[in-house]
Formats: sequence, C-alpha cells, structure tokens
Amino acid sequence: MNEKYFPAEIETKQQQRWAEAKAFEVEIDPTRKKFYCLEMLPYPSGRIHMGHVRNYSIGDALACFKRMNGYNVLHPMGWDAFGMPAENAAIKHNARPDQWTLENIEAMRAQLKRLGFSYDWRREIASCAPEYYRWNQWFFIQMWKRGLLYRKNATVNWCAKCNTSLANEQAEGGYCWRHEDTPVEQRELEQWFIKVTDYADQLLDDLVELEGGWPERVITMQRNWIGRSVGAEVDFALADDNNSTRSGSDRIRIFTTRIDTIFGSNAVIVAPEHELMDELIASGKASAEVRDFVIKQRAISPEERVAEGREKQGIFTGLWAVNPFNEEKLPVWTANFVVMGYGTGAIMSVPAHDERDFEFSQKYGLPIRRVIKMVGSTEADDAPVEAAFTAKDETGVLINSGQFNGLRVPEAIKAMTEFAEKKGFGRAKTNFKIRDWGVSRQRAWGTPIPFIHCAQCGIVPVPEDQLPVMLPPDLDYNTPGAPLAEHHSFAQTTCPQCKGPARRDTDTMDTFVDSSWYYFRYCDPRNDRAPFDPEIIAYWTPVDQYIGGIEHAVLHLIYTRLWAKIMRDLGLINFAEPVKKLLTQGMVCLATARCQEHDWLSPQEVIDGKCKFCERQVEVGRIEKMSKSKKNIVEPDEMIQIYGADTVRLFMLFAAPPEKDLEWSDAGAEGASRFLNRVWRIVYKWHRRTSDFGPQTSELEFSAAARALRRKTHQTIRRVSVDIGERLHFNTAVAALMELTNEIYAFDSSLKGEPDAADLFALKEALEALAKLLAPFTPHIAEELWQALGHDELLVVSPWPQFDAELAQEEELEIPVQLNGKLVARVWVPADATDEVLRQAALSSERVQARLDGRQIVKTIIVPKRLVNIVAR
RNA sequence: GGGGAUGUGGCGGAAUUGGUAGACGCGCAGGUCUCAAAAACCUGUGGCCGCAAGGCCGUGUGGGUUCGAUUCCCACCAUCCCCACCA
Repeated sequence: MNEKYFPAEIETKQQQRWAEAKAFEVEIDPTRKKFYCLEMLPYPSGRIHMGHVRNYSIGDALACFKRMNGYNVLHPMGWDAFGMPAENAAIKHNARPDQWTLENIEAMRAQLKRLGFSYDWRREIASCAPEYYRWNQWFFIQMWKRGLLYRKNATVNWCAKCNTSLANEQAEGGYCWRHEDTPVEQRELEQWFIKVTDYADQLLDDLVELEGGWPERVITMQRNWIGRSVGAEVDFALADDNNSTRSGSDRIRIFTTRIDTIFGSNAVIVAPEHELMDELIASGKASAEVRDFVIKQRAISPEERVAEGREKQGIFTGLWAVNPFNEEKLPVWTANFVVMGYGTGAIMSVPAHDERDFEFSQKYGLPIRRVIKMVGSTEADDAPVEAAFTAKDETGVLINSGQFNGLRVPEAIKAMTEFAEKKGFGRAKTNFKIRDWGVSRQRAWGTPIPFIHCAQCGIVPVPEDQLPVMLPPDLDYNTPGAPLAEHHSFAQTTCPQCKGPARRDTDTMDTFVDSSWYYFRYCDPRNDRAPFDPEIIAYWTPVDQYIGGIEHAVLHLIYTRLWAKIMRDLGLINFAEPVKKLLTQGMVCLATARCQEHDWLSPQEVIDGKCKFCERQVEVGRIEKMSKSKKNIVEPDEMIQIYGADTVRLFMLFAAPPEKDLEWSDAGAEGASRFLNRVWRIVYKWHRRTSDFGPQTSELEFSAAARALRRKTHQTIRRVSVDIGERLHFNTAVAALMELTNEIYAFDSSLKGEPDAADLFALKEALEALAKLLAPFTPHIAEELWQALGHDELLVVSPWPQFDAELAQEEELEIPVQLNGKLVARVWVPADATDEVLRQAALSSERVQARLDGRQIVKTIIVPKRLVNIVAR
C-alpha cells in the first residue's frame, strides 16, 4: 500500500482486476434471488455529462449493495443510438451517421469505464444495430397482425426543424420536445399509429399497482395525461327550418360529462375546425363574418394562442339545433375555446353549471337557466345565476328538468344516459386525452418500417425470414426531403405476395420504439431467433429498480408501460407492469455566469469573479440545470482527472438526496476528496498491524473506548444498510461513514502507548467495515483498502457486513428531561433503565428540582429510551 | 385557472412512528506543527443578552390539536414544477 492516495493509479488497477475476474458478468441462476437494476440508457451525443454521472452513480451504488447482499444482480448499459443529432451531424460534417454514432459510443463507453461502473459489458446493446432493430420490425409486424398497428391519414404535429412528424407526447404545449422554441405545425399525412387507446383503461387502472414504488408525481402526471373522462354523446338534430342554410349533416354530436344539465343548455358550440363549418362554408351559406372567423381561428399558431390568453371568442353560425330532451331550439355557435381534438369537437353550452360556458354566455348575452341546485337550498328555481354551480355529486338535485326533476346528480346522469340510449339519440361514452401513438418519422436514421405498399395487394408485411429490413449502407443523408424515399434500390421492391413491383415504406420508426423494450433485450442480447428467450426473461424481469430523469414522465415511461402490455398480449411475458420501482433523480445544476461583453461564460472563463477576456465583473445568475446554451457545464472528465472517479461519484451521492436537484460545487468535491484521503491515511497507519492479527473476541477484554468504537462500527453497518437498501438515501449513508471515520480517528488519538489485542481487534473490525461499506460509493479505493487490509478476494463481490445488535446497543443513554414540554435538563441512565429508574433520575436532577420549586406534579410522561416530561402546576 | 411539491443556520442538507432541532459536509474564526506556507490535526461556530454560570428566542407567517409539533389540522405568504379552454 502506498503511503499517499493516488486515485488514478488504483482506479485503473482495480478496474483491471474486476474485468479479469469477470466480477460483474452474470447469468440466470434459479437458485439465487435476482435483482434487476436499470438506469436509463444514454443517447450517444459524444460525451457523458454530469447528469449521467449522477444517474449511474446512484444505480451503481444500489447494484453493488444488492450484489454484496447476495443478489444475482443484472446491471447492464447500452445506447439509444438512433435519432436526429446523428443525422444532423452527418449533413453538417458530411460524415456518416453510423460512423458518427459508433465513434461517440466508443468515447462514452471509455468514460463510463473510467468511472468504474459495475456493468456486465457483454450485454451492451446499441439500438442502431440491425440485430437490435430487427426486433422493432418484428414487433411491428406482430402488432399489425393483431390490429394494434394501423395506417391512417391524419392531421399530425410537424416540426419544421426536425423535418418530421411528432407524437402528441412530443408536442406538448404546442412546441417540439427537442426544439422548445419551435411551434409545431399541423400537417395532413398518412402515418402509422399504435392503438394506445385500446390500452388507455389499463394504462390508467394499473397505475394503482405502481403506488408506493413510483413517485406520486409521475403517477399523477400519467393519470392526467391519459385523461379519462366518463360521459355521454348526445345527437342534436339540426332544425328543419335550417333547410335554407344546411348542407350534408343533419345532426351535431356533442360529448358531455354532465348530461344531467342538458335542460340548462342554451347553445351548441362547435370548434372552428369542425366539419360542419366546412360544409357551411362550402355550401356558400355562411355569412362573411362566420367565414372570416373560422378562417382566422384555424390559422392561429400556438404562439398567438398563448399571447391571446384565454379570451373567449365565438360567433353565431346561423344554424339551429334541437335539444332532444325538451325539443328546445338552440343556436349553433362556433368558438375558439372548443377544441377539435377532443371528444367530438362539439359541446352543449350550460352556463349555469360550467364556468367556461358561463363566461361565454355572459359575454354574448345568451340566456342562463339553472337546472341543478344544492339540496336544501331555499333559493327560487328561477333566481338569477351569479356564478356557475359545478358540483357533480350527491349535493346537487335537478330542477327545471321535466321528468327528471328531483333526481340527485349521480342518479340523473345514469337515468338520462339510459333514456338517451333507449330513444336512440345518445349513448354512454368514455373519452381519453391520450391519443394513438403516431410512430412514423420522415427521417433516415431510424428503424425502417417493415411494410411494402403494393398496388395489387395493399399493405403487405415483409416476411419475417427477410428481417431485418436494413438501412442501405450507401444512403445519402444529404438528399433533400426523405433520403430513403429517394434511394431507389431501397424503395423499389417486389410484393412478397403477388411478386409484382411494389414500394417499400420509406418512413422510419419513432426512436421511442427502441427504448420501449430495450431492457428486455439486455437479458438475452444476442438472441437471433427471437427478441428474447421467455425463460430468461421470466427470471430477470420485471425491473426491480429503474433510475432516470423526470423528463420522461409522460414520454418513455408511458410508452414502455404500453409496450409491456402489448408484449403480454402477444404472450411474450406474463406481467403488465415492467418496472416495480422508479427513482426520478434531480438535475445537476450550476450557477450561470454572464459578462456584458462576452455573454454566457463557462466556469473556466470566470477568474476571481471576473471575465477572462475583458476583466469585467461577471454577473452571477440563477442556479440552473447544466446546459450548453448557458455554458454552466462542468465536464466529468476534467473532474475525474483532478480528483479521481471515486471522489466525483462520492460527491454526487453525498451532496443531496437523489430525487433533489444538486448543485455542483468545487468546494464540495474538495470535501469529498479530503474525506477519502482521511480514510486512506488511517487505514495506511494501521493496515500492517491489523492484517496479520486474528485472535478471538471471547478471549479479549475491551476498554471503554474500544467498546465505544465497536458500538459505532455496528451502528454504522446498520445505518448504512438501511439508508441504501430501504430508503435510497445515499447522502445520509455517506454521513454515517464520515462519523465512523471520525470515531476511528478519536480512538486512534486516545490510544496511550501500544494498543493491546482488544484495541487491535476493535480497530481491525472498524477499518474492515469502513472499507466494505464504502464499496457502493467509492468502489476503487474500497477495493484497494480491502486488499491492503489483507484480503485476496474481491471486495465488490464479497458479502456485505452484518451488524451485531447487541454490540450496536448503547450502554448508557442521555435522556432529555422536559418540564411542561420544555427542555430543562439531561440525565444519564443505563440503557436498560426501567420507567421508574428514569423517573427517579429525572426528579433527582438538580436542575429539575430548582425549576420545580415546590410546584405540584400533575403527571410524568415517560418514553422509554427517549425522554421524560414532567407536567407540573 | 387546475394539479403537485417545497419552505430548517452564511451554504448543501440531517432529524425512522409526534419525543434532545441543526447529524454530516462546505464556509468562517482561533490554535498546534513549520523559518514560512501548503497539507494535516485540534477547538469553536443558529440568533440575542451575559465576563461567566445561565437565560430568552428560534424550522416561511398566523392560528389550532397535544404533556410535547420541523413532523398532524386550518388559513395565509413565497418559490418551483407539471398541465393548461379536455366539455
């Protein structure tokens, strides 16, 4: 053992030992319990960033802990390797996206190896490899056979920068998920869709299973995103005297969750995009104002929509519709607050019981009629309505609603829906906000969609024995438009059925397809007959712990749940929820720095608070997520070079609990480094004498100091085990190790003269525990110290230390004594003191006596081992 | 507008079930060692009053429940995140 701690040296050395011993290579073993520890796989952008380091440090700590606790731990890593940046790089540098991607993978793999993460690298996958994406294609064909994949002409989200269509989840809030400044356009396009809506109920209902294992926040976000609303559709006939203005349709179908309020309806309102408006305009019967309104509303961009705020605008179309419940004739309006994409794109307006309708009716002077009132309300049924009354529960009772008067709201909904069904003008209907997943992308660096379009036979899947449909190696990514469509030997093919000339589908799959099932592939990564072997999968999956960023709450994390449900229905797996526990780790942040002259500055460009280029004082901005645009980035490689991988990993785990944001701090990293040096020195001091020392405890007599050290050792083992294994609170586990280290130092300096055998025993026990407990956080130094302490076997696969409850037990306790709930004294008692002993100790305390000053004791509350509270008057 | 969180020293953060608030680290101050410095080690470090002993205050604000509240309940304030006209 070297006297000084040189991280670079020992890290390389220990990584080699692990690799030679194949320490992290695992196979299924039915005799052992398994643990699948998974971290979200990175996009091979070129370099690892601190967010990755944090994510993977957390995962590795847990994997190591479980491994040392006897689990067969699957801990893999791979690359989400398809996608736009590669294609853009290809166009910009005239390179090949596959080459660019593979080079990045090389570089990033080297970085991950430098950090010493315990992956089974034999299982590494890259989604851009034909051996992988072949199974994307296979899944598509299975889904198509089952009607879960279909093609339709639809209005889709389009990002001009990506030059491709986007799924709804990728266009939240009207902006592209990759280009937050780019509003999505709407385009008409024929696209492939996965039938998410078939699974909407399950996706929602199964969320219950995840409670406790997933963050509440993510469950709520998914629940809202799926957005189930149970209601009814009702058809309003267009009035006969509309004949002069009417064209094709004879009725308007509306969706409502409040059919009970239908007698209070004062209008039917349709979205400007509603087909009725098309018909009206096409027929030439629309007034100029109506036509202008519709055209203007349809052209509004998401930006303008936000800028305009929530001002409701609408116009009477000239059409009339008939309320089927009471034959009342209602005006048909079109308005900006009714959206075409939800329900039927048409609503009934009930101002007395809906806030939006109330606001709208007030603005345009439409009549307002109350049809629900509070049970027991004394207000007259025709009293003016001051505000919408929207309660949808037992507290509402129907009025002004003909035969339904007197019903409570829930029963009215049931009765009126049944009535509408019986009469044939309505029906129960459940709507979802979640849409079918548009998976076609008009890009070239992705999985080719394995279908052939034949003029004779229609859509024909590529025969499974011809998979994969490979990306052509000579594809020119610079081709404007769609490179695959322009690549004739790829696009032109023959129909597998009629052998006539046909055209390949030249779109590629959304890259979220790749990541929807990648972790199943890790289990059986080289299988060339199936995506995976069901027996192997049955052992390893589901994932026990998944760790990644919150940004995928409604993207990847919904798609992957969907994919599991589809795989279950395909008979590939026998469970529906693929991830038992989810940890969403916080971001890694740093304060931004800005110079008036040179804009954003990186940490290296700020010297003593001044700009490196012009010496101006730098404005320090908010602490924000590290990002290229703000230049507030700390490079992992630089930090590893300065401090070593262990220190960087330790800081990531110590600085904040995992789910919180973490601010990078050089001083904090220094602190972590100082701690490791401290550990190194004390082990160095004692390692020779403790390593060849081995008497039995029973023969030894321990001094009070040695007993205290042993107590701390066993308490620390207990605490670190609970903090990692049960709470995933790595920061407090590290704090406990620092305390143990401080205790060892205190013991060391308390030794007068030569240590006796008992002292050596206590020291050896403490130092070995320290080395072992450090393994999840700082495996290299832990391994090195373990070796120095005289062990030839690898630490990272050796058993986790067990604590002795008796030794961890305090001998004496300091018990706080309260007087009327206020702390007045502390007394020392034996740990096993009875309540009576505690009471006497408290009462006999001088400070208590003085404070009591002859007052009457009303009662004494005793919490064993905790406190005494004397209540006195 | 709706939903969700969070609020504790100069800073990051502890406090397992309602039971000693501030563990651990950073920073700061003082000291030891040294020709000197760095490193390391030791001591102190919530605020106010006090030479001290000690006292008072203190977990965003105001109430409440309780012998006892950072923890539970109500209201408010602040910050952050998500969804935003979903009928």
